[in-house]
Amino acid sequence: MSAASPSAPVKKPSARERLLAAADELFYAEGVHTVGIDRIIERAGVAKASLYSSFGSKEELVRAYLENRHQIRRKRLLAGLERFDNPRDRLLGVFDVLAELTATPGFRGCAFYNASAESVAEGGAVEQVSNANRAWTRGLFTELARDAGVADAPALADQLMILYDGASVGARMDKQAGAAALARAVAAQLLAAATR
Amino acid sequence: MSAASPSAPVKKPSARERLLAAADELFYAEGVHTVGIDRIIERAGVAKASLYSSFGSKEELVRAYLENRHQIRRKRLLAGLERFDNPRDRLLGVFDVLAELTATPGFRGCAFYNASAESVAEGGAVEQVSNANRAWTRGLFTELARDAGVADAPALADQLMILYDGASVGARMDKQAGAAALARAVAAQLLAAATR
DNA sequence: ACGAGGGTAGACAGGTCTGTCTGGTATCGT
DNA sequence: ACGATACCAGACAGACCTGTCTACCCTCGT
Repeated sequence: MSAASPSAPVKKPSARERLLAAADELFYAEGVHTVGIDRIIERAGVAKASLYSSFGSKEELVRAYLENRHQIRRKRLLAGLERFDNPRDRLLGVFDVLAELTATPGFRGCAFYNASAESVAEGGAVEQVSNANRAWTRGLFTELARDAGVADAPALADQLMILYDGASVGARMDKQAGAAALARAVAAQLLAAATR
Repeated sequence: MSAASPSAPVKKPSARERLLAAADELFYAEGVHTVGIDRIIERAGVAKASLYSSFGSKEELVRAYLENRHQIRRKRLLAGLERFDNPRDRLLGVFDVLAELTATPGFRGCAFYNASAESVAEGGAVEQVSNANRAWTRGLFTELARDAGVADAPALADQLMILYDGASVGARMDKQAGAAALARAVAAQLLAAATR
């Protein structure tokens, strides 16, 4: 055991990490606007001054929250796709991962869209990170489509984006997690048509 | 000029109507949470007391705003569908109307989803009206699918809901109105498969 | 041993929010 | 003519918001 730290990871996370964890839970569960600074520092067990020395402003905390979400989503998606061994299943696997996600107890829709719906600022932090996140997803779909032998991969990716977004909205609004499975079925149909 | 005209509709709209119009513009454009009571009464040219005697609370004003949106959407959709003379075009026409809507300058996504993303309350006014709106849309799709000779109309309606939601989100987030046309094309494909 | 850096606790300022209340004005039916 | 009704203008209370600032504490590395 190398474990320079005395065996157990009792090492308390830094203020920044606790802040980010608290922001993640509260912002996602209740909305960026509704949750105030005070609630976050209380849950994180951190002084207000620490928040402002770490992040500078609430907007920057929101940006960090969304960037963190983006990274987590990226890893989760890529990890979830590894279990599939052929291009077709990998492409459709994106919807399998989404199905798992929408079935999670705390699921409340797409964090980026939610934050965007609350945000006023054009070109602000929320919009920037949201755009990056969407571009990444579209890129993933394009790549997977190409691997699956689709001729016009970007075109299929656009269609899949619609299905992905729609399933996410449906799962949130109708509180019925079947939307992702449904979207997967439609995606399979589109994929078959695009490789015919 | 004096125009004591009883016929001309120069009649100033009631405080309630002006309030509702102002709420509609501001709530939709900037979000339910962001826009305060003061902004609304200022735009409506109405006293604060009138707002509270008409609606009772902000939440009830929000409910009225969403109910109004629902009625307008209903009428617009039904009117837009009248120009088509066969069941298939009528079904796909829903996406044509959506395309027009997403191309409108002030388009900012689905008012119900946006309000829902901001709302904290479970079972509150927002959720109630949103559910009613979605149920109506799903019912419309089901009816149109049945008219078009689809065997399992509810199943197709669920798929179309995903496409509709996805196109709406896509148009908002990517600021590219092509999503609705894309969704229409996919819908046509699904319809063909469902009536084959 | 000691200073620096990171952290805590909480008061405070200045603003905005919802909702209430008072008091004055105009319009309308009878 | 007159009373009811609808409406306007704005002060006010009480809560909550972001962001700043002071003052203290603890823990390392050297």
